Amino acid sequence: MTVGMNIKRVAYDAEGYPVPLVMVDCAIFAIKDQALHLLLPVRTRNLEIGKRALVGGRLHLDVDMSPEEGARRVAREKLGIDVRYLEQLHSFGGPNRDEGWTVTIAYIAIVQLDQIPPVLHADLFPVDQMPKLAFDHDEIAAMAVARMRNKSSYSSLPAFLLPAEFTIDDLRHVYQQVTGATLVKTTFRDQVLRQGFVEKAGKMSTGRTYRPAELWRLTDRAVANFNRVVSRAHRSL
Amino acid sequence: MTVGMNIKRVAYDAEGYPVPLVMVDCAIFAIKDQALHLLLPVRTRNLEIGKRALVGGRLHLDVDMSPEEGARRVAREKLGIDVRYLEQLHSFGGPNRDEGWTVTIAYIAIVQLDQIPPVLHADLFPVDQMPKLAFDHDEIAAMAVARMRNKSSYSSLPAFLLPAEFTIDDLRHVYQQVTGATLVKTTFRDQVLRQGFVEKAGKMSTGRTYRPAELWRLTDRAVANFNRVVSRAHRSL
DNA sequence: TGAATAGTGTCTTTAAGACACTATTCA
DNA sequence: TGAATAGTGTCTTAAAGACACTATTCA
Repeated sequence: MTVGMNIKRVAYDAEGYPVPLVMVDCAIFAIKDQALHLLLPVRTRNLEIGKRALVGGRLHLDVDMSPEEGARRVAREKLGIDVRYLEQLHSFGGPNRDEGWTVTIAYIAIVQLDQIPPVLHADLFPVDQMPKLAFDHDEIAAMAVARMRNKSSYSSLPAFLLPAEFTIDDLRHVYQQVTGATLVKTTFRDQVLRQGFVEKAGKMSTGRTYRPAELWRLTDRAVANFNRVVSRAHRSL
Repeated sequence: MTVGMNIKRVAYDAEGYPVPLVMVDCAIFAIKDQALHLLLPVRTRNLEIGKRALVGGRLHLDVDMSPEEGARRVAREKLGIDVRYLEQLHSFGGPNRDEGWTVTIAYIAIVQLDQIPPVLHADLFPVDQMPKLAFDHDEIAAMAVARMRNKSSYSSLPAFLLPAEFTIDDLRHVYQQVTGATLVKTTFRDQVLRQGFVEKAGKMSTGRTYRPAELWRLTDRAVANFNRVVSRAHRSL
């Protein structure tokens, strides 16, 4: 509108009305050192260069057939990662975000540690020791962590942080790491088996000096929510 | 990109790259005749005139400081309604929506029946007897109904469908209407009082010939989720 | 065989559900 | 007082949690 303001880019429709720029941003989660981490690249282009931020980019109308595809493309092009789990988080928008009036469709993604290539300028940060992020990405990251924690208390979501085959106790530990709650061994096992989102992989864990555990994998319907809750969180760690 | 296609409106940024149009759409819920309804106006402008659709409109970058504000403005300007409860649902986008490559940020809104002015061209439809809607609004409406039902099973959301003061049994009936489940009287009462999202209004219900019930109202923290579930749904209606 | 964890069984406690009983209002 | 619904109490059932006991592997 007014000239000379700090608005970097503006866009207009065919009648000359201003329209917002549309971005997609991904909060990419992984488990490292037994703790939930977010993958945060350093910005190298446009605004706020040098700051950490969520991976993001403009929607490319010629190749993106949906915002989801845009989010996957951005993770692939900017970090070389094919995300394993992707879920829309929330859309944010306002006049002073990023490069003027922009809208961001934010996503939560989950990857395995070994899926992350040794990319320049991207590192994992524990979710409770995050640096100050660019733009309003602090707010987006906080909502992503909150969604991750909350949804983990009633869904199979944390299983996507593990390798394809895992033991029940691996799974319990991931739930504990993500939610911060202590989960009772027997109750957790009962719950998980009753919900039926895992099935036996038929193999046993290896490499230890004691009794190996059965390996399990996610069933097809694993993305679905639990009926209820995994196990009552009865004490915070 | 290519000319002559069925794209009605396109927008470009300062460098000439195409950007999507951004809309906000509201799925407005209300209780009428003991059943959950959606308020659906008939389209009178632009595309698909004559069809039912969710209330929606373009973001106005000059007056909307956020998508939420845009959603409230659209409901106010197009239907004369100040929505009581508003929650972001999901964002949809693609090349063949609406007027070309558009993004819609969809919202769920809740209003009281008596808040709805006798607007021309807008009617309430029971959520299980919806007409065919314009564009991809069927999909959006289906997701809105699903969210409403699901969230009602673990939150105080249905209380927003009631007047400010209500009886516990009013509340139980709304939960039943929205979720389709039968809820046990005693269990429901226990749950609601234990959760503490209602407080006594100090008054009694009136106008009946039998024992009046206590009136309750939502507490400040009523928007917050339940710990768990309101009452186990043990049988569908 | 001993170390170490996997997995199960039993008892206790808590919450859900069934159901009936008491309470309150007005005609 | 009787009709009609509000609200409570008691018993049963189901699930969570505590905790110990058995099972399995390898050095």
